[in-house]
Amino acid sequence: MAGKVAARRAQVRIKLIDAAQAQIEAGGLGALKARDLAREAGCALGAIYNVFDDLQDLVLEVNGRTFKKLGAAVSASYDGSEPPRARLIQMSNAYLDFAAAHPNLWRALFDVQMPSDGPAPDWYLTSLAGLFANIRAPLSELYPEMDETALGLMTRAMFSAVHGIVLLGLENRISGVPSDHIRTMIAQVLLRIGEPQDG
Amino acid sequence: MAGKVAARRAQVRIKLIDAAQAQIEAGGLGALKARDLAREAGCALGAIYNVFDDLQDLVLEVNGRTFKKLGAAVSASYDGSEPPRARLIQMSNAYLDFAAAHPNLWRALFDVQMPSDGPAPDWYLTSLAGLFANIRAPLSELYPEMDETALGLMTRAMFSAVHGIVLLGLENRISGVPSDHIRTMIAQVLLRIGEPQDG
DNA sequence: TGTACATCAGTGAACGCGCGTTCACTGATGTAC
DNA sequence: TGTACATCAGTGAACGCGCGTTCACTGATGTAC
Repeated sequence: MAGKVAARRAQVRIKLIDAAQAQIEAGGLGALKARDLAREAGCALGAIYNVFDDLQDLVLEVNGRTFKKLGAAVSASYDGSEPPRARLIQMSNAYLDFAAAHPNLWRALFDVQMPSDGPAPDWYLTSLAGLFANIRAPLSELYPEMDETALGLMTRAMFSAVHGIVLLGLENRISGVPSDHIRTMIAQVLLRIGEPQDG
Repeated sequence: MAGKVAARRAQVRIKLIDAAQAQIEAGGLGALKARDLAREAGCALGAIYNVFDDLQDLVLEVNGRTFKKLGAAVSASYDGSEPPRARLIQMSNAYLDFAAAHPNLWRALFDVQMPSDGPAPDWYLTSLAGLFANIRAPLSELYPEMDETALGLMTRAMFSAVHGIVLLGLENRISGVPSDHIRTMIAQVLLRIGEPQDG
C-alpha cells in the first residue's frame, strides 16, 4: 500500500508546525531555533528541510494559524444585534484579549520579514481583509454619508488606533498598564468617535 | 598639559555615536555592526570598547538623541494659540512627519531591548513624559471635567492611537498608504474625538 | 507470495558565516625628579 | 628644560558562540517481475 511515506511526511509537517508555534508562543520569533524544533518535533535536524524550504516558511504557517484564530475570536465577540459603537468596542476588546493571551504569536504577525518581492503573501492580505470587513460594517452604520474611500480610510484608522493602544498598552516598556486600563482607553477613543452622530 | 587624552576620547565618542546614528538611520537597528562602526568612525574595532561597554550603550545614546529631536519637532509644531483640537492634530502631523523622515531612527526607539532589571532607563521615561505633557495640555482644555487619572489614560490613549496609525500607515506591509492618507486618518480620529465638546 | 532492486525520506555531523567581544601587545601621552 | 619611567588608549587578530543549512550516507518503503 502506498501512502505510508506521504502520511508520515504529513505527520512530521504538523508536528513541526506545532513545535514552531509552541516555540514562538513561548519566546517570540527569536526563539525559533532549528535544533530545538527538531528535538521537540521528534525528528532529525535535516528532516525540517525535507518538508519546508526554510524556517521562514514555518513562521508563515504559524502566522496563518494565528490569523485564523484571531479572526475567529474577533468574529465571535459580537452577534450583529449590537449598536455599531458597542460592536466596535466588543471587537476591540476581543482583539486586546487575544493579544494579551498570546502576545508572542500576535507580535509575530507584525514582526515577520515579508519577502521583498511580493509586498505580502496572499493569506496575509486575505486575513487582513476579513478583519477589516468586521470593522467596516459598524462604521458604515455610524457614518452612512461616507463614501467608499473615506470609509476605507476610517476602517484602517480605527484598526490602527486600537492596534496602537493594545501594542503600547501591553508592553511594559512604554510604562505598562493593566488590561482594564487598556479597555478604558479603547472605550475613550471609540466612544468619542461615535458620539457626534449617535449619542 | 593634560587633557589631550580626554579630548581625543571625547572626540572618538562623538564620532562613534555619529557613525552609529548613520548606520541605524540607513539600515535599522540590525545594521549596527561593530566593524562597520569602527571603519566609519575611523578608529579600531577595540576602541569602541574603550569608550562604551557594548553596542547596546551606543544604541541608547542614539535613541537619546532621537528622542530629543522628536520632542523638539513636536514642540515646534504649535505655538499654543491654536484651539486644542487643532493643536493635537498639528502635533500628530509633526509626529508623522518625523517618523516618515527618519523611519529607522524612529523605529529604534521602540525596538530596543530594554535591560530586564530596570523597566526603562531614565532618559526614556523623561522624554516620554515630556511628549505626554504636550498632549495632556490640549486634552485637559477639551475635557476640563476629567480627573487626573482619566486624563492620564486619555493622554496615553491619544498617543497610542496616533502612534498606531503612523506605524501601520508607514509600513507597506499592512498595505502602505501615502502620507496624505495617514494625515486624513489622524484627522478623522482626532476630529471626532473633539467634536462633542467643541464643535 | 517471494525476491531483487530502486527510491527517497531520515539522519546528524560538518560547513560556513556573521559577528560581538577580548586580549596581548605598542606607542603616544603624561608625570616625577 | 631634559631624561627615565609609568600609564593607558589604540590596535586588530583571534576567540567563541550561535545557528541556518547542506550533504554523504542508511535504511525503510515501495515496485517489478
